[in-house]
Amino acid sequence: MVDSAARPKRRADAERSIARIVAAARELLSSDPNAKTDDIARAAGVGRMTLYGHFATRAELIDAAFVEALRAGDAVLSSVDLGGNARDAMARLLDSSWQVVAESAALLAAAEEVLPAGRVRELHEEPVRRMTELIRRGQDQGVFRTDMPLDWLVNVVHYILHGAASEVRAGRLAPSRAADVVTRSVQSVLACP
Amino acid sequence: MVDSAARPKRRADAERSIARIVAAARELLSSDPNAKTDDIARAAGVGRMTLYGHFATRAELIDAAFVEALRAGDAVLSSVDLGGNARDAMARLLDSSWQVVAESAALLAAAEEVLPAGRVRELHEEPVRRMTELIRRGQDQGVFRTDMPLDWLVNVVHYILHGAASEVRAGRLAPSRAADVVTRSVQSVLACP
DNA sequence: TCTAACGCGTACGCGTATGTACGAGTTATA
DNA sequence: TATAACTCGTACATACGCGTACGCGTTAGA
Repeated sequence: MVDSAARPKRRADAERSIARIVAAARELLSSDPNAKTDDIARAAGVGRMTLYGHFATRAELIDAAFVEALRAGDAVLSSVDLGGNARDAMARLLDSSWQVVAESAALLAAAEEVLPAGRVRELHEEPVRRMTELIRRGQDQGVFRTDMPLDWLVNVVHYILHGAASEVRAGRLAPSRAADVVTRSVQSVLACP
Repeated sequence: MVDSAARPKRRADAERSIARIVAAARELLSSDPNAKTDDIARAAGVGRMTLYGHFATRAELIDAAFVEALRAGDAVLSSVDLGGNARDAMARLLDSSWQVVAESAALLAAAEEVLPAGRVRELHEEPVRRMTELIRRGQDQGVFRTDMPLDWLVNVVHYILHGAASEVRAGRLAPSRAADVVTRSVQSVLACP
């Protein structure tokens, strides 16, 4: 179940079931991090036993859903043009990141609850690396500040992103304004003081 | 159990037990939001049945612990001088807020899980009001920006505060540097662009 | 000193969710 | 078409945690 390439002996219908289960898991866990395996199986249109045939534990299932969400997110973010002025590139990256983060916020919470902390960070490696590199480039260009640790700058961007997602979910921030306030806030934090 | 003044017929030893239970709840829930009532009773040095004698449900206990934490926090924050230049006042307020928030982050998570959302916001009314007023004053003085909703500005401060607390807890940010990066980050977000 | 309030242990009931065992029917694929 | 893989239902074993019932010993406080 770890990787589709790891077990080439799987039948086509099994492959299909797994895909549906993972998709259902992403869907449900993205709105309720406490969604039960039973609900997920039902939503996937398979029996609970079929699910357990492919995922030995709940944690394994969440891991798979999380990996899939990260993969999908990476597909979006890797297509963003990060060239040219770092400030402009950041605006473009945030614009895409915003939706990705908002969509999977609850799923992230579920993953953090059942997966070892190292695993979560390991899977976030790529998006973190992307953001880190961009900020570093901005520092080299002289448009981003250097008076705080680079790690903190990366993280504060994440916290603002997730914060905006929470506000939207709670109905206290209009979705249409979210991208704007996120961009303004982040650019202010990153700009040279 | 709601208020110490509500039932004047309580005996002194009961009063003492309740205080110890609430203190233990604050202590344990502040490091693990999933702490069990059993653990809390044991930590308080009372039997589980004694605990249930004073708090009918787990939610009621968490509410009491949360109220107590807010009360303690308010005692600290209300002593901060918010006069003069808003920018300087914000620095002072953040300096005190930082520890208060870090201490009770997990307890807040526990409260958000079992208490109705309205209750959590209701109890946060005072600290939110304090921060809101200060930012508004800064806007009037012309030192804080006005190009984003006031609510968002208040919330982004909270998210940065809680973010820093998470980083410290995870060992990725030195506690000694936390206050500094929080202040720098918040001031940058609030400053006129 | 008397009594209601309190402390507290044991045992129980209950709901929920995870994961297992068995077994029979169905379907992909060599 | 043979067979191994897959689906999936029922039933079961467990574990956990909340909250209750009962009951007896202790203590505060009028």
